[in-house]
Amino acid sequence: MKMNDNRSRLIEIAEGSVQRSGLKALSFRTLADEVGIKSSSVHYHFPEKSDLARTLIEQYRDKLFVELNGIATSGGSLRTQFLAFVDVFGGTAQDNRVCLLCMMASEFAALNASNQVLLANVFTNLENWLANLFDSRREELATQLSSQQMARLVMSGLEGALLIDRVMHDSERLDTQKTALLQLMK
Amino acid sequence: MKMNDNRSRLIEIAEGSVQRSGLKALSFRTLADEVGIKSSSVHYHFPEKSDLARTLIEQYRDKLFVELNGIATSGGSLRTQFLAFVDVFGGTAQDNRVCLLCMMASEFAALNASNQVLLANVFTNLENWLANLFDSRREELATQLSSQQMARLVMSGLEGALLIDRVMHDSERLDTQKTALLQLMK
DNA sequence: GTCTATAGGCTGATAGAC
DNA sequence: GTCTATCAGCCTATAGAC
Repeated sequence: MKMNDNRSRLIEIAEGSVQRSGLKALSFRTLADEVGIKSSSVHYHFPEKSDLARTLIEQYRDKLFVELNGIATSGGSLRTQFLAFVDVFGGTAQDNRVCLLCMMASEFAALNASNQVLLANVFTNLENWLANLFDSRREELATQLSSQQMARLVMSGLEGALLIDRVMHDSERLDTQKTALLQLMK
Repeated sequence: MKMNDNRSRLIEIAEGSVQRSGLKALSFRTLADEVGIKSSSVHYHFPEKSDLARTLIEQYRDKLFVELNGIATSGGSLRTQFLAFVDVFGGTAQDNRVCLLCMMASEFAALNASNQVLLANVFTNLENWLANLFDSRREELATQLSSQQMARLVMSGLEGALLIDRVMHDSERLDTQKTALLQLMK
């Protein structure tokens, strides 16, 4: 398993670039330059830009769920697992990055049909993970909201918070979302 | 006052385009075509693209605050004014649009320094409007959160909800944010 | 897998006529 | 204010050599 081959490096660099500036702002040339190859070689790995987009979404999803499965397996209280979930998202949003899914969502109109469906499915998967967490520990919930409502509340709150916090050069909104949502848990 | 002059039409069409696809995806040529003039004429009104971006943010801000000032003036309960605030934001997000500020935030890295500051100031203004509302009716708040925390919670929750709801082709997250936030008010 | 070379199109921006 | 004409640069994508 070669972790440092060019394909992996392309994905890694493209991921950071999309999280900072979006897919539209990323060119095959710039991407190639940063890896030290030519743009035509990038097309060998990703024939069209939509192929790169699909790969980025899939890999981001897979990386997230590796961590989320770890959280679910190790158990812990609802509050503990919720905070771990928040850390997974906040962790991908350092250095002027926001969540890759959020950037893709903002460029939704430019995605082809299959990538639009893929992106929607990832959001569904994440909300389902959260809903399952809230369901399995309903006795630790201190709210009338359903597990699914809680899941949607968390996802939308986190994505919006990361987006605005980057503009404001602080983390006040992410901190506030954490505080507010914790008050819905025992 | 000419409401239909080309400058106004350019702004109106550009606003919708940015809310759907972002600033980067909007070209002077496409914009000119939709108004029925040439791209060089667009440059007469907005010498550089950053001038267009600044105008769009300022006009969007001004339109929002016309409505928000109306809400504040007519008074009403906290819940009433909060729901009116949500409607102002939700109202700008029909037909595959999201909030223009949210799109600008997602393209933050591509904005020049002064537009970055302008955008941050608009978010601050909106949070301050909300914080003032919560302050002036603190007795109707049913939470330990401060007025400023409530303001940040609302803004980030709404922006994230609109963004993800567009991907999911529903309005579940906006509805859930409304429901959840209302439970923090008497 | 990577390269050179290139096609064909779009982009922001400008000069100068009217 | 709008036009024609144009520029230099960037973009995605492909053909074909190695």
